[in-house]
Amino acid sequence: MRADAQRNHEKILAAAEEIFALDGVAVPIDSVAERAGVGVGTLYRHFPTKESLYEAIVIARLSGLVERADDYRRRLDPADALDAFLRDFARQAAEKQDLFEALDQAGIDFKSRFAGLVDELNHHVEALRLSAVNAGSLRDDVNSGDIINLIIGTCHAAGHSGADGEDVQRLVSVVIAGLQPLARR
Amino acid sequence: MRADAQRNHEKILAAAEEIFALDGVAVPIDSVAERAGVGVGTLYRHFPTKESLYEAIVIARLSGLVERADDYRRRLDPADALDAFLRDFARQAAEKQDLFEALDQAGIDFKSRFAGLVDELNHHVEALRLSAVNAGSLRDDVNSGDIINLIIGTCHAAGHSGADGEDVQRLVSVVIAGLQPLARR
Amino acid sequence: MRADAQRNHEKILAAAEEIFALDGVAVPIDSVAERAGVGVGTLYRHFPTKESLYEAIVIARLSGLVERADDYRRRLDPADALDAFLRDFARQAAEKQDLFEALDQAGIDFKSRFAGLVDELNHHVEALRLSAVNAGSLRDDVNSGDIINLIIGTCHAAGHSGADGEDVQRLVSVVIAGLQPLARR
Amino acid sequence: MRADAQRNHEKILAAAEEIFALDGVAVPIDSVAERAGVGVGTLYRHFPTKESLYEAIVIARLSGLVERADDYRRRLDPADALDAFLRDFARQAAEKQDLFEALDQAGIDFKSRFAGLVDELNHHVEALRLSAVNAGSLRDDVNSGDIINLIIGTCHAAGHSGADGEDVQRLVSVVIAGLQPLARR
DNA sequence: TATGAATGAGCATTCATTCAT
DNA sequence: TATGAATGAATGCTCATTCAT
Repeated sequence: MRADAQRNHEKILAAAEEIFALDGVAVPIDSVAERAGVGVGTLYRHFPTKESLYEAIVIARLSGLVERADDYRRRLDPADALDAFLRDFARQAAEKQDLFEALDQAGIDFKSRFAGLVDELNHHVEALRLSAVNAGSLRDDVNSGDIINLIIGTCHAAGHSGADGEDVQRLVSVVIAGLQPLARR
Repeated sequence: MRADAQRNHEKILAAAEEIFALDGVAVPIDSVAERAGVGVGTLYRHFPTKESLYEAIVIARLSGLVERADDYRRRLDPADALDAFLRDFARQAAEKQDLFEALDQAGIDFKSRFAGLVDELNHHVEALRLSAVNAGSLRDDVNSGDIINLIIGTCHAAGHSGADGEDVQRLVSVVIAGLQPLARR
Repeated sequence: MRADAQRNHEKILAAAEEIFALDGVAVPIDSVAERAGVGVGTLYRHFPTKESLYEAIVIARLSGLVERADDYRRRLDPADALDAFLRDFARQAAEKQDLFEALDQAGIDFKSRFAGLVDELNHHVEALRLSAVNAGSLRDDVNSGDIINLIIGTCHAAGHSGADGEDVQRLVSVVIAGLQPLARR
Repeated sequence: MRADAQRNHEKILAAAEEIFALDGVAVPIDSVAERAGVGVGTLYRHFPTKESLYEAIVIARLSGLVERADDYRRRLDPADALDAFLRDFARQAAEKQDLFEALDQAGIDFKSRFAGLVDELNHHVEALRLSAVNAGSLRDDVNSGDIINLIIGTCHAAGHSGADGEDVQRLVSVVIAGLQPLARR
């Protein structure tokens, strides 16, 4: 039965991602269960509160981003690494707006709940930022929080205004252009 | 008696703005009434549904922005007009995040509900954009929707991440820098 | 509308007393509302939690008992006062078993929640006890807690075993006989 | 394999007794299974409903009491037999309040469900009572139901008020004193 | 056969909206 | 007309019981 449980766990996560993205995190938990094709009880066996389901999704996303940030930093030169990461981040945000809806709604609690992961993300973005600044490909008057806010916000608004993937990449390009050092502008 | 009604109308709008900004649009309507110092019944006499109260606030905000866009376009030269408008828009967004939260939450419905106003806003931003492009102070590969999305999103993320007014102006500067024509970069 | 509200408040209390006594405190709150002829929302306006409804009933009962204890102590001689109080207490307990069910279920929390009232009751029973001991009509090796336990327990078991008012008085008589000083036995 | 089943049956009964006594009969059946170290499925194989588990415990207890009543009646003189039985009953009740909680909660159904056992218990207590009355060591105006109610109730209240074993014995002494024939008082 | 995952009816509570005063 | 009490559908969550492994 572990196979079944595993399958249900994934079905629930997938259903939650989809439905949160479609209808926002305010959807009844019953709808999530229904979409996943399981009973509410099953959902609650896997995720003891609505918040925990929600957290599980956010954590999976952030973890993915953290890994990618690290990966790009190792494999690419500083300017390209930051650029690739930002576009990646944006693509993910554009596809599934719920991560950022979650980031928003969690508000102040967010920082304490995901403190470790957020710190880690900041840390990796900071590493990317520093390399890029040192390589002269990034202005030195913005911090890693600024960079994250710019991308999150851009994608979030794009997601809600019905912009498609191409639109989002255009917006991200503007942000990236704005991040060039003054000398280059 | 009409004076009283007018006063109540304004008290309700003000209370709703404040409390939506503080606690989000999910606050019970009773809290709004209480903050306004009126009974729920009175609130419902002025705004027949929660959504309508919500709409009234958004409309007031958008109208204000539209007026300013027009004003700046008339009084300033193209580059300054767009710059001033964007900073203004950002300032307002930073101070009261609820407008954009509202914009988000209203989601797809938003466009149909506020179609006229949104069109008008787009129209004015488009006018600002065209003048600026013609004056060579704005890249020509972004449209008015892009500009609005960039500012809304940036401010929204800033608002939720606890950024202060200065942080927001820094973020907006990055966006504005990114909007410079390629020649200048 | 205060008249209506008052009426509803009383209807709810009465319904809760009846239904708790009939079916135990585990009955759904909806049943209480239905029995009272009001909506659940109304019930919750008057009593913000199930526990608070429950508390309101217990408090009303305990307050009545406290007043009576005081009254008897002032009006009757020591032996009669304790006797009258115990029979009174028993009568009330026999009629409405829910008070003691409540006393039971509240368990450890009970003492803290009703601390003031319980202390007051204990205080009054202690006063009755002391007068009676001094008058030589009560054995001196039981404390006020013992007396309360004896009466509560007796009535409680009687209530659950279907004993009628006469049966209960007979049981109370046994307890009262057992409380006589050794010299008299 | 039958040995295993037997062992599980007993582990479940023991766990249920303990946990019901500690936390009341409202504990989830999963907790009982967990405490017994078996899966819920296994528990349900042995006891098809929660009520049946509950019944099994009550039956075991009542059977034990019936046996003791009989034993005392044979071995001791009338006054001592009743006295010993009552103290025994009380001790058991004081140690494990759940029997009487069960007696309470089962309410009206109780009599029909355990009719045979209750009758048997009554019958044995009646035998003890008659011998004692005939021997002049028990007042003749109480019936066996009264006696049972007095002890059950006393212990029940004691259990819920945090009284210790010594307190209970003191309370039982009062009841026993109250059961003396009038001539002796 | 033992396990524990799955089920879903049921419960306490909230809140947008209506309506008696 | 303003008030706030009343309403009840809807929500998150629990737990007795069933069933696939």
